[in-house]
Amino acid sequence: VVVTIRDVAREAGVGLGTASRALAHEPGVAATTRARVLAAAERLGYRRSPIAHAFSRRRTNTLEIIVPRFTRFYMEILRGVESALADTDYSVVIRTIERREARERVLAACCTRGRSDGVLFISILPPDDLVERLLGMGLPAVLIDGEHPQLTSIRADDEQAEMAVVRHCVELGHHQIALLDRAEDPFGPAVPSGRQRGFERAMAEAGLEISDGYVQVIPFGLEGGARGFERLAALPEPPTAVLTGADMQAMGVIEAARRHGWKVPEDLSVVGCHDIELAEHLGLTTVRVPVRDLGQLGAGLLLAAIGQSAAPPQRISLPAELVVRATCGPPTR
Amino acid sequence: VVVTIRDVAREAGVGLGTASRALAHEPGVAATTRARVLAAAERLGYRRSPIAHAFSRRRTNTLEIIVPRFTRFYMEILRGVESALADTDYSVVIRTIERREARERVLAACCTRGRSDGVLFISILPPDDLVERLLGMGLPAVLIDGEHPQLTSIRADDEQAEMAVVRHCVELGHHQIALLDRAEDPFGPAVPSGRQRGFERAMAEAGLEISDGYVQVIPFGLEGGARGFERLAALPEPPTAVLTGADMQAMGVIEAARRHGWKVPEDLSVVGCHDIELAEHLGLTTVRVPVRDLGQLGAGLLLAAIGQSAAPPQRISLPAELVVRATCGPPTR
DNA sequence: TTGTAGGCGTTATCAG
DNA sequence: CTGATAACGCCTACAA
Repeated sequence: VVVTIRDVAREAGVGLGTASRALAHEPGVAATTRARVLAAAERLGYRRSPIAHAFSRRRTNTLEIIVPRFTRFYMEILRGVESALADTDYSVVIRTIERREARERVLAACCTRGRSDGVLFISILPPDDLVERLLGMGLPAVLIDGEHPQLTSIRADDEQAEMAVVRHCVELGHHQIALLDRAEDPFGPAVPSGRQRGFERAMAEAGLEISDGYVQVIPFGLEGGARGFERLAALPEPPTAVLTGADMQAMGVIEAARRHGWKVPEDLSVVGCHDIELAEHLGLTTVRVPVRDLGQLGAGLLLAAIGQSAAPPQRISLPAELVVRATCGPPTR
Repeated sequence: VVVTIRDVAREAGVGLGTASRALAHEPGVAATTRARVLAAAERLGYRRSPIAHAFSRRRTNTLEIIVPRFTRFYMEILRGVESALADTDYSVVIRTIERREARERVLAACCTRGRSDGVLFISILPPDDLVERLLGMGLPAVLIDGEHPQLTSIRADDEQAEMAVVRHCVELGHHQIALLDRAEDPFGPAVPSGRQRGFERAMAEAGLEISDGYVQVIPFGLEGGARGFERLAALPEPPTAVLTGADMQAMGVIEAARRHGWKVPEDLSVVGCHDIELAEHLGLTTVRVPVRDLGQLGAGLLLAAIGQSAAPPQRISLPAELVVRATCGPPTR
């Protein structure tokens, strides 16, 4: 029922090897022979078996991509990945880690030899033993929106960007500035983000102190933002400006603020992060992160690493810039 | 360098077949023997090769999913798919069709035997010859948000939902109602959507006529909505209510309307579709589509179809309901 | 330039 | 219950 390369070879009246070479467009086959093989394949409706191919070549032509969950932010990264892969014959299998319990299992599963030719971790920090195993079996991996000493990582320069944001707020006259950050890796260890470092540095430079409860890590998304706002609003001295780790968080803050009768930006200045499509339409002051480039570059680096045996890990950081729109203004308190 | 099942067998002092059976947790292996094999595998750090496994079993444990592009809507479907797959060991390779030219190529590639065990088309209508090939080689496929006579398809009941929307608008007093629809399959043939049919039926029932230019197909997203609004606004008699094919389109319409100085809902009522997370926060009147269920059910059906040889195609339609919020009101013109 | 003989790691078959 | 042995479909040396 299935047409194999053997059938094609017989039909074309050539040997197995010749058929294989002809079909693979390899050099070293006479033009007429090749034409004969191709014609035979066409006639028989031959299609080579991808698994057999992968099995034999010991290469799957597949990239494994691990993201925390399907959100707008990761979609944009995936688009970048895809554009990098557009002219290759690589496929992507995408895994998400929706539940914390699944983290171990998913991560372990993806690092089996033969599953894929390379792994792309997005906003996921692989534990050290995993990295060890990856390195041990020579499976290339790159980190997007994360960092690991032994893996080439690529991320936005959150630290610089956040410093620019703080400076902007200070120039507007704010003294009470809070940061509602998102977790670097929602399912991993709580490491301080670049945003947090930038925030602290810039606040120190401005001679401002960070009040208790002004730095919090909240979940991605509208809901997280809303909860963050409520915690901030309940403080004895609520901030006059709030920086966030994602545009959707910022929007959640704004929504919740409005529900509580606060006006934005009069009563509260809000800054997002990433500059998703919606941000422009809603006039959100935010940080423009080249999200798509993150994905494209990351995939490109991974592809490159698959070629060589052992490239030294690189650390790439893409500039992010402040985009001033309408959700920030001078404080009125 | 790689530990094969052969090594395990030798280490455990058993035959190849026994080792295979023990590792696969198949019955018919003495408990002590199994323990010995498992221990040997553990000791050697054996991990079975997924490709070799797939090659031998002629089953990849992989589902191929084809979506037009990465957007919020498709992400939500993907989440549903994922939840259906959570307790299986199925992986998902996702393909998008960003460019129209790629359509043919991508679709052809996904329908090779051995690539996957089943295909899930989302908002993509496979051409007849493709369906023929799929059926011919016994590769199960199901359609989400689409319909094909020979494939089991699952979709929201857009027609009923849109009729409810029209009735709602009519009750509010609207006579000039327009529909900015989205394409069923952005890269495929232009078939009239269920929305369009429901729109026409309900308008006829209400004794209203549909003016020239009141039904348009516009791209997904904010930009499409904005352009749609502009075309509608340029009409000699612009509508007082606009129904759309997606929430993001509706938001695009609202943004553009505001830019032109129209107030929503006073000057223009707007209805979205899907009820994405944002819709609630922005007070958008919309149609709630069980998007996640679409994905979950679709994946479940596909999984079921993989078991049997040839199940008859089913046609499932999930109810969608009107959600009244703040972007619809009585007309003031 | 072409044909042939292994080998990739598993599972399946069929005697013992 | 166990152990050889034969596929699975393709690629790749190596020999002709």
